[in-house]
Amino acid sequence: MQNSQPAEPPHPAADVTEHVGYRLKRAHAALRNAMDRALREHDLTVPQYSCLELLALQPDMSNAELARRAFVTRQSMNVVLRGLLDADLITRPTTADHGRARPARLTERGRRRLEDARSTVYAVERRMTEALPQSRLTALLDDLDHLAEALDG
Amino acid sequence: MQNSQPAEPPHPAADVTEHVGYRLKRAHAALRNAMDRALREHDLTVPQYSCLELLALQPDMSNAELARRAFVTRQSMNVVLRGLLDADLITRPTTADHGRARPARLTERGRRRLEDARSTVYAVERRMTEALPQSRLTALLDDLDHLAEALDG
DNA sequence: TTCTGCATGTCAGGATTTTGACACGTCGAG
DNA sequence: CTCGACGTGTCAAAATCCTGACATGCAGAA
Repeated sequence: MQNSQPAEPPHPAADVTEHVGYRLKRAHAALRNAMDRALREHDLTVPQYSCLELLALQPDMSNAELARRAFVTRQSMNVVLRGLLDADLITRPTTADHGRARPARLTERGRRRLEDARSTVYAVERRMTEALPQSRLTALLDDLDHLAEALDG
Repeated sequence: MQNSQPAEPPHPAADVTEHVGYRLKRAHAALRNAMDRALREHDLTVPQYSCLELLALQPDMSNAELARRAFVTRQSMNVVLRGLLDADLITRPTTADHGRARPARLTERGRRRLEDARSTVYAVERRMTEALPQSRLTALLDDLDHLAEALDG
């Protein structure tokens, strides 16, 4: 708006708040806060919930594998697993059968806890998705995926 | 892919990785990593760059105001400002004229540093936006905004 | 077989962020 | 005018996360 000589065509937006990064940050922060509040009553943190969700989807994943899929480091996921073990929500064998990786899986208690937490988390997600027409939602998922691939690759 | 009984209609996606939250997290993590790498050569962190960008857009903002717009706490923004002050990229009066808020503004050095950093950051953003058709980009910005509003409100 | 590369788990250290708390300055209702 | 609510800046402590580093176990090449 102020002083922008159009001598720089490579970028479309004149305002920072119009950038994809800013909007992405804003949406992510809002989601994080909402999920934190929703999960607090179930004594779960967001990384812990993500971990339970991943293990429900595919059991017997290693610490490193879980870390990659949750977009955190191995060290961070390690402390998450420690917390879940202390709360008796997952189990891990003390010895590795194959390599050095020890597979984790949900306990019955963990499965129940996940079920309880899902209801509130899904309510949050529904508040988001209801703000968009259904047709836009699938497009949004695709676009977000393309964005991430463009940066990771 | 594996075992998904469609016995749960309240939620559209059967797989966690299809949820909006997961995609949002993935895209945000990828962007964060890319920006970190890009800003490292300019001796700036992502919050520091965000702060410079915000001050360029509107000078004389207070610490609390900057924190809100950068989606962090006042305390976090306070240490960011401290770093920028030590690097002589911004200035702040030692006494507040009106309330207790002390306005921050860019120094000439800060303006130059921002200019330099922008080129690399914009390159990152261009890598993202080029992965999408132009028509989708504006829709994506709108959708992200609606998502955040739905959660904040 | 031996050894090099690679992935995993884990420890220690530091950097960053948040939570909780308190003091200060302004504004408006009573 | 007085006082209470509100916003702001700042301190201390805790939690969280990452960087760097090292040891272990497996697979493939020499």
